[in-house]
Amino acid sequence: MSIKKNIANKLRTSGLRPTNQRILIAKNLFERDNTFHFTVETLNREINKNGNKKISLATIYNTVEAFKKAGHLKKILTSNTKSYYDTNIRSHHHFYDDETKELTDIDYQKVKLSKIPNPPKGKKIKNLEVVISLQKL
Amino acid sequence: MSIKKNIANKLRTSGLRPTNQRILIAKNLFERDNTFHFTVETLNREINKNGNKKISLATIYNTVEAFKKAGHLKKILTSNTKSYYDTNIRSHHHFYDDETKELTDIDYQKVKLSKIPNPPKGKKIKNLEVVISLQKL
DNA sequence: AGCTAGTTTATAATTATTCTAAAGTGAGGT
DNA sequence: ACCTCACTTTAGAATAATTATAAACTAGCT
Ligand SMILES: [Mn+2]
Ligand SMILES: [Mn+2]
Ligand SMILES: [Zn+2]
Ligand SMILES: [Zn+2]
Repeated sequence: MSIKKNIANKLRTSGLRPTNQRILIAKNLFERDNTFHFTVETLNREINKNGNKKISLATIYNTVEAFKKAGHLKKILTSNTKSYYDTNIRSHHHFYDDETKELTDIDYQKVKLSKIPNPPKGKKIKNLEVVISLQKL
Repeated sequence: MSIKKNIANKLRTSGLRPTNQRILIAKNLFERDNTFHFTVETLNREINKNGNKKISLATIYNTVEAFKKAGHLKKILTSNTKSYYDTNIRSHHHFYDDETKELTDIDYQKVKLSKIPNPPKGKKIKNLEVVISLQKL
């Protein structure tokens, strides 16, 4: 099965019509070797880089949100005022370099939590994230 | 020593002139029994609540930033696009309720990390935060 | 091919934050 | 107490990030 067909199916089974725009964005996001951490701004630059705009900014916003709702992207915690997303949707942890504003995944087995608190009553734990902020030595 | 004098000194020793505005904001932030988690919006509402505006929004922004730089406030990690601050400046962890957008402190001893990764070379760890997102049972 | 609900797009609107520059003020010197 | 001046406050403008609007487009069905 071709990559394009594959992506189209992934979209369809998520209730998303495989439009040209969504396929192009999905290719860019999900056909990578490594986890991709991005903002709408960086993704937009990436998608529309060879000078000529191909996909509108509004569609980038719409699509990222649609992919997130479908569970193909995760929103990441930062102390910034713009939203960061992650193609790695497993529960995992990050280094955050405040100078370069870059996020990097931490190998799952490199963090061990030996004790976590009980959630308040009426609530359950949806996700647990560790963010390690870095600074120059 | 009066509370006001006390606050004035705290500001002076941080290199901040104890202006009326800063003292009023500092009182509101630092004379609480419990940790206060807030955004500029909520703080502004709090400060200027009895109808008549007393302090301009720009000053709230300036002061929060000044207090953060002086180490009296901490910026908190969230997945929102507005900045959250914390009067608890010790390294500590949070529950985050995505429905109510509310943060609550987690008792320090309720989280135990038995293993944390080495920082990348040239960097050292500035801070480590655990955020536990909650959802309805 | 024709229909239609879902999608894209340019653009406007909204929200959060920062900037600007004029007016106001705390504090040290007289 | 009065002067002075650097620091601070303020209203409003500017910028940045995101969301809303509504007209044009299109995937997928008949
Ligand atoms: Mn954030
Ligand atoms: Mn913003
Ligand atoms: Zn990641
Ligand atoms: Zn806290």
